[in-house]
Amino acid sequence: MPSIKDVAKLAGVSVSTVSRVINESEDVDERTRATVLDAIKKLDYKPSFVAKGLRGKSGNLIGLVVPESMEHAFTSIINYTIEVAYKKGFNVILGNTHNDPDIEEKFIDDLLRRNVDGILFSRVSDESRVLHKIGKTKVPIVIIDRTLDKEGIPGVVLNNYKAGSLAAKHLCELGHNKIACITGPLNIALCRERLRGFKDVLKENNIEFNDDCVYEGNFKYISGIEAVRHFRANNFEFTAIWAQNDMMALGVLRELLLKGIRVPQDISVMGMDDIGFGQMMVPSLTSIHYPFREMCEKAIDLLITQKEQEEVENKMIVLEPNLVVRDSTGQPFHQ
Amino acid sequence: MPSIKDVAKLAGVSVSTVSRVINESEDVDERTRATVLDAIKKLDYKPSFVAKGLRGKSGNLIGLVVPESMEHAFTSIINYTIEVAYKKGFNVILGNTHNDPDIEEKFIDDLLRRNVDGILFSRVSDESRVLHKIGKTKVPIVIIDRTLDKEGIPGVVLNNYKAGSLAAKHLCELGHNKIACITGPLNIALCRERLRGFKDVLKENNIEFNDDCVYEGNFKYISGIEAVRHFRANNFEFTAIWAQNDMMALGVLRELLLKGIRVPQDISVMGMDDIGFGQMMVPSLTSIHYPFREMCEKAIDLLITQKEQEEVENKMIVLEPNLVVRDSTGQPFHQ
DNA sequence: TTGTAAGCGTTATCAT
DNA sequence: ATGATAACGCTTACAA
Repeated sequence: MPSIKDVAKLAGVSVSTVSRVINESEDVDERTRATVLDAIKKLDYKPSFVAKGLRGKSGNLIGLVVPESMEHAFTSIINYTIEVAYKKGFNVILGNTHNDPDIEEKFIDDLLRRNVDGILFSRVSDESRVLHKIGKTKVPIVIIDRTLDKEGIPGVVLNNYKAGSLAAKHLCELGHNKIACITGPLNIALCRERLRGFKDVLKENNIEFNDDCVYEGNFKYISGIEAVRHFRANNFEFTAIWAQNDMMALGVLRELLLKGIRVPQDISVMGMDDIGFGQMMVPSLTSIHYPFREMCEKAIDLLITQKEQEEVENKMIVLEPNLVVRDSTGQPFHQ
Repeated sequence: MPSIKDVAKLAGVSVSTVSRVINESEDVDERTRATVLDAIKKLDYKPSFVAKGLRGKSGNLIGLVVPESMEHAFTSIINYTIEVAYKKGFNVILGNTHNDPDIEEKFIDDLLRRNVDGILFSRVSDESRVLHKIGKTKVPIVIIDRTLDKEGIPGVVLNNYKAGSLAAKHLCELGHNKIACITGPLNIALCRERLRGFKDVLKENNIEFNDDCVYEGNFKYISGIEAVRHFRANNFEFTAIWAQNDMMALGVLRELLLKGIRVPQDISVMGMDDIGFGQMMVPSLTSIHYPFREMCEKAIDLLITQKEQEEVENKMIVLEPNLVVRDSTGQPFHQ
């Protein structure tokens, strides 16, 4: 790879002049600029991001930290992030913490050691202990998806309370009154929020909903299956069930179908996230749409803003979910 | 972030001594080493990857280039790559070329400008024109998944001919003789290979299989749906169908089920890749297992070997696929 | 308008 | 065993 020196030599100017041309400075003679550009083209010169990053300037690099990457929601976040980042001229270093706080900490260290321009951060759980570490540096951070209210850190999150409410509202409007729910891990704040929204609306509609109606899953497919078995083992009969993500809803769907239970005629099933696979099922899955793309766009914007304005007012952007009705929900049979 | 200078100052030694301690050089007094380690701990000092990278040494960074990232096969590759890379002490910059050769070229440039230790590369199609560019540098490259035989570049690929053969063999053994196939884009070599293997085995079994039995898809879900419609519009009746990836097979499955066609009683459906979702369908999807994790492990090993041994003999590792029988295939009804 | 030189955080060479 | 110093490729005062 040719360096700025090679260009300078070939163009017969100093390196600073080349630097000026690269950085589109005004103070450079048109003819020298032409000569330099010519040399750049001849050598196919591309400035080193490494040197740029070392000098203190931006290295056009951001880090994305996710707690797992096989879960489809995070797959979406990863994809949109690299797409949006690319358009804004940034490369992305991706790290999967596998829900392990130690890996999380080590990976954040890696990012800091790379002098990244910012970090998009989706924490493992409420117990994450890396924020203060980042706080001590100048590196901007934006929390995505998983947050804690009390921390004054910029972020982009979903209105999870609303998500729960929408789910409950939909099922109530269809006429269900025996309703089950599968949550994600309850040490993650957003799961508690979703459940709160869900409960509140059921209460408004005078529908009985106690702890027996709730199964705490882990956001994975298998949780959906286990939940159905759990409820059946406990003789809890329901006509509708909401899972706090689509993966678990898919598990529910399969388990019910294999048991010969019809969806939605016997039981209505709904999920949340609106991952692509939901539409591919038979029946297709009713869900709550999570605007992942918008989240990534806003998050990167927030990152750039922070970088530029030294100190940004602690902004928390809240996105709104919305209901997507498909084939897996319907009126209860006996009504 | 503290620098090596800060450590040197606090420990009362020179930067070179600190460097020696960091790099576990033998030639350093035990007491000074202790002092330095103490200072490092006090300051929570972590060496900058950027400076290391600049100096010419490895920056512990590799690039991963995929042609698309929503396709589940690449999701697997991404996940396994970052996982394996992490374990070996590397960070990964991820780029999605969106099947666009221009983006591909620009992204490779980005990686070279970052002085990466190596590039894992899955090309857009046979037309990719970036290999010579990388070839001119010292940066090791390993091709994954998509290759061209003629190029003497190290890589890890699947035995795609075998994959096609296995699929055909399975359907033949079940007794099918009216068989359809949905391929990926035929300007990608591996699709042609898969088709060749498929055809050869059918021929061995004296099963008629001409161009009317083939539909060229694009690896996406929608292709599966379109293929079914295409075959039905052309009055081509078949009792079994193989799609060259699971996503298209899922499309086939849904379209058939919605039309009231039973799987596998009326038509057997099989895919390839063995993505997780295949097991979640009702019926679960028979597929050809693609050892993605092994591919990523081998690829990273190959990258590291190249980096160390200056010039590696051009090695092409070929992985073997295997059949996974599930519920979506069975004997033809009229037999 | 252009060039010189210092500095970013390392490692490597050469002295001591 | 340790310390100065040059070098990696770039940006940026400061000088000319």
